[in-house]
Amino acid sequence: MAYGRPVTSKTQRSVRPTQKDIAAAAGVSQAAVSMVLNKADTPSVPGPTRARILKLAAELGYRPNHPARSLRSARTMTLACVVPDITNPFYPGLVRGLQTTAAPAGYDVLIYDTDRTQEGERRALNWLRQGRADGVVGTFFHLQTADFATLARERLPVVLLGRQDVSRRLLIDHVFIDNAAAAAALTRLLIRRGHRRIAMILAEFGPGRVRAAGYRSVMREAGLSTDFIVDSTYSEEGGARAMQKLLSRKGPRPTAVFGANDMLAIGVMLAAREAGLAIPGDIAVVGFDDIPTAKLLGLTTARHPEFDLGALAARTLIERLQPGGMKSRSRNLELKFEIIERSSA
Amino acid sequence: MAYGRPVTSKTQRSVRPTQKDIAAAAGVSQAAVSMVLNKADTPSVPGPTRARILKLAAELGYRPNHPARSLRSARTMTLACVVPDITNPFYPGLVRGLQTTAAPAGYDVLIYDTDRTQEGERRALNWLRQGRADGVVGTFFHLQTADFATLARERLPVVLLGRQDVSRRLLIDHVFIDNAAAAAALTRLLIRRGHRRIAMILAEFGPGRVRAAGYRSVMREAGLSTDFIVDSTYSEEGGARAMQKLLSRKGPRPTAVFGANDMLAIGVMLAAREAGLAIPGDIAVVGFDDIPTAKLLGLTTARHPEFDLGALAARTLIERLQPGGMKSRSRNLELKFEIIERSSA
DNA sequence: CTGAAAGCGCTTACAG
DNA sequence: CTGAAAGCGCTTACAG
Repeated sequence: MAYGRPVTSKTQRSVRPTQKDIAAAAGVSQAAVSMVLNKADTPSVPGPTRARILKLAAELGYRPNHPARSLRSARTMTLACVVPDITNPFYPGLVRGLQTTAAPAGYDVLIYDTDRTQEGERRALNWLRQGRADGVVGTFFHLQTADFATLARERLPVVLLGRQDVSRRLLIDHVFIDNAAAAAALTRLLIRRGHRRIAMILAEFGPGRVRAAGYRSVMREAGLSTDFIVDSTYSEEGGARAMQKLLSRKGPRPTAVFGANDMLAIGVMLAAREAGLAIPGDIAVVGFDDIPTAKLLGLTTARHPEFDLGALAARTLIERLQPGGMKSRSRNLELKFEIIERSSA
Repeated sequence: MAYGRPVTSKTQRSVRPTQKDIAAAAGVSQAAVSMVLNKADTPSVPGPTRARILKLAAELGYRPNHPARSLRSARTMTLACVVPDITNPFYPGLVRGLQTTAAPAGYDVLIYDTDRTQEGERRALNWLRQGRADGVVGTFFHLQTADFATLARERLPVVLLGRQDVSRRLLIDHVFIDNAAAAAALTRLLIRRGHRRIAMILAEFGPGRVRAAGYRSVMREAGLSTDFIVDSTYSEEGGARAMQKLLSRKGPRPTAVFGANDMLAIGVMLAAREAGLAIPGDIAVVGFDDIPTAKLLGLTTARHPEFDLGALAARTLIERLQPGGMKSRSRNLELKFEIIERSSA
């Protein structure tokens, strides 16, 4: 079964069959093989020849070489998804939404994890400029919309998650929920339940900032003073640490804690439980996102529709990748959140 | 700042600078640019020229085109990770382990989700043959080691997770824990606690099979009869459904349930709770994997070291990708599990 | 209509 | 040593 491809002496070349192999076996040009394999209809290739090519391709187990195809066509048929931390269940859900929409359109999804660091986000940016993906949807804690100017100038469709872009100067779409409004609603819920000393746990960067704004405005409106514990990371451990710190403070203990995301809030619940506090009796807890674990633990939270967010982002990218898709102006697409009341508050 | 690249008329070419652009600006050949950009030392290029090239590359914001580089060098610097379901927290943990080891070696990790279906796994196989990755680590529920013969023949390093390969006929490495022994240990723990009617919930395919074997052997040894509920999927919903089915059966109810993984066991816990049963008072529950949620819910389970599994798989692949790395025989690498006793049993 | 040539952006083997 | 040519595997614009 040697189809004339010379065994290259030094370099260990792939043993995969190429169009050239099929062409040699079928006695046609390599270009003809490409045509037959890619087009549903090939008037230039006689029926029997077409059949022979397809048969040989199947027999040899031909698979197109992806890098070659990408180089030539300048399309990778891949969408990149940049996430801060894939072990936060919110992001696998987002990825699912992306994939579910991307797959039928022929796009694969590639995940890039920034580890929540600025350094990681900068690396992602450079990585995206290597032509590995046709578009990107990402959540960035440190980079601003303006940091994507180069990508936008290079005509790479970008969808940023989690925030609105008022300036709309760059051709970058945004998909988000109203984080401030959701945080305000959660804060109001706590106040309605009679809480007056409500602390908020968040990290310096990331989605906590805008959620903190919602909390702050409602607290002020109600004449209550805000209480931020900021030096945390968006993880269970971070939430538990912040809670321990809060509990060891002098003065009256807060009666409610707002975790800027569910991971933090779950850490808070664990630390509270370990300190022998009843939830919500001794201390109420609310979170943000509604990851699967929130339901299991009875955590009151705001439903952040990760699957729909992913699906909408994918649809947006795929539209941008259609001919002329980059001509319309940048879009701000808002999805609805929902307050989920459970037993923790 | 036009560096002589002709504006291609029809095709919308990328606006990213190429080595050709740098070469034109620096007055050297494109090959010289490649040398300077890739080698730490270039005796063939005079120092000042080298400096000029590097400066121009930085100024123009040059980033190598990944498809072009992959095509030419036949290396993608990417490892693929094939998972059944990224929303099962076990897999993000695995991915983290992979990335943590792969990144310092210069490899990216690409995730492919098979959705637990045979069809999805077959697609993954074809996808892997497109030269997108230099190696793959995967968990497959339907495909057998023999199904990877083509990949192995094409010299793509493969690490399969979750099972041993006794035949070792193909050059495919395996990384796993002793699933049967861990399941046996969990079953023994339940028997030691006085349980006699122990049911096991699992799905037809996937890791449940070999875990069921461990459960079966211990039950037989103890003179107890096995009780399998098999028509499930490895998800919370699947576990809850199976539990509802079990509870609606006639005859004496089991006093303990063994979920073939934590997702199933958590579903069982939820359904039990909803049916008003106390855990472990009315019914004991054990799982398998020790995902983060298991700790939160107090689920007794077997620790499946997903991070270490990923790290070891990555190390194995990277070794295989070294010169001569494909010469040694296939390996069976076993990691240790651990029984984690919590409140659910 | 039909087919073979050009060329995507790189790396590397190989002439001067 | 020094530099320009060949060529990776494809797609597509463009001659006959």
